[in-house]
Amino acid sequence: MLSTDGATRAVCMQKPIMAVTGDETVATGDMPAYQIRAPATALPQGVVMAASPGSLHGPQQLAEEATRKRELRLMKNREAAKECRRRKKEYVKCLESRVAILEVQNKKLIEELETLKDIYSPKTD
DNA sequence: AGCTTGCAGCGTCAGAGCTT
DNA sequence: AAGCTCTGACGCTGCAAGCT
Repeated sequence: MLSTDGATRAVCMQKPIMAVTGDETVATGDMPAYQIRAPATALPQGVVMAASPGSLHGPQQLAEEATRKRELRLMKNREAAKECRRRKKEYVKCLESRVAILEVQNKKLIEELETLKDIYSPKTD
């Protein structure tokens, strides 16, 4: 008899999706299924925190500060995009293997149905 | 060899949603 | 409200395969 294969229970990060932010865990209903927020990442190496606003003086420093902020944002976004793509690939792989498993299961069920039909259908001779 | 096409990966921007 | 994170969309680049 067919049993529910353990592997078919594998889900690709389906709901409830939990977003982990720092040490808190929050339910998020409308997040893409593959998205599990990682804990806040440390600053990439080589990134120096900007000076506090109080230490800024002329327009030169303000411009430098703006540039620094932009570069930091771009760098963080670059990393975030990489991580996002990695997760998405993982999610798609997971879905693909689930499809493969379900196709096999479906085929077995169809075969079983045919067998049962043969057994229980009234004979006409 | 040179050209074309399809694919994968990357960086950036914009916008939505979440956090502080 | 401001700042942050995540992700879809877009354009660019490099590579491999197929074609002429």
